[in-house]
Amino acid sequence: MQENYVINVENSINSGQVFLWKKNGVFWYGVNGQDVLRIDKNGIIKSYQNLKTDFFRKNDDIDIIIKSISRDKIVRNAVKKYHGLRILKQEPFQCLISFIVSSNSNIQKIKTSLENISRKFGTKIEFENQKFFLFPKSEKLAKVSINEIRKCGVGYRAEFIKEAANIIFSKEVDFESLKKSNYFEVKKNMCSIPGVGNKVADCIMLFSLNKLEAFPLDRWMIRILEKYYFNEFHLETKTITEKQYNILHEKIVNHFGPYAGYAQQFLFKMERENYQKKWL
DNA sequence: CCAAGGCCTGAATG
DNA sequence: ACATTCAGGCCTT
Repeated sequence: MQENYVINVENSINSGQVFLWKKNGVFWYGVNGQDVLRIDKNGIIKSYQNLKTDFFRKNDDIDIIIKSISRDKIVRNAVKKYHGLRILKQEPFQCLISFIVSSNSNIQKIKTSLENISRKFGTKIEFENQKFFLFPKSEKLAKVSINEIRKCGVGYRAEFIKEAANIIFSKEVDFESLKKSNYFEVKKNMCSIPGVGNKVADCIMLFSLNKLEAFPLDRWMIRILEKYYFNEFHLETKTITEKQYNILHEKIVNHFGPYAGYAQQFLFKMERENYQKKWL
């Protein structure tokens, strides 16, 4: 019973959700918006800003969630093997920029780009005798030139980043109100931001806006579905159009239930580890 | 509505 | 060495 409340910090951080994290001794340190978190092996958090943050979503009833998503053998095995893997609750703006940067890229490069962005535009702080750069505020990224952003190695995504920052700073899209909105409403808003399509939107919604039915469908997840769920969701086409993405998402929620996003995280972790993909 | 092609960049592949 | 391909998509045509 109590077993389920264990958090596997290592697995949770190394599952493609966050990028600005590094391990130093027994602690993990990571930038989360205007805050830096220090985490021990039990998931106990110390915050630079002294903020209380439910980074590991301890408020979710993980017992119920695990039961809910365990609808087939594949998920049950992944849940067992990666016991303690959690969805992380990130600061939304950093999450947004992170996943705009992630598109058509890979973890190593995403990490480098985001580090560059933080170093160049973020505030330098010291926490436990270590130096960190906070993630820049939307206001800052909205004001700097596209060329300066481009120098961080983000390529054509530079203009998306600036425009996205603008939209957030102006509150044309407002994260706080979106946290209360339903999946489809949030999806519509997120996809209105340049550089944000269905997949990126689902990442932001799952990892920072509490939309646990969001199920990001990237190349890996498509492969996973083709490999293990051929009968449940037969995928015919190579390219996933908007319409097909939505149809597939509906089938997915029918199969995995309202916490489908958790199932996605376990499946993703499982398959990436099988292929020995590197994380942070 | 769908399919195809282009796009920054750097690590991996040939 | 050097050229191509490919990588956790999105946007335009």
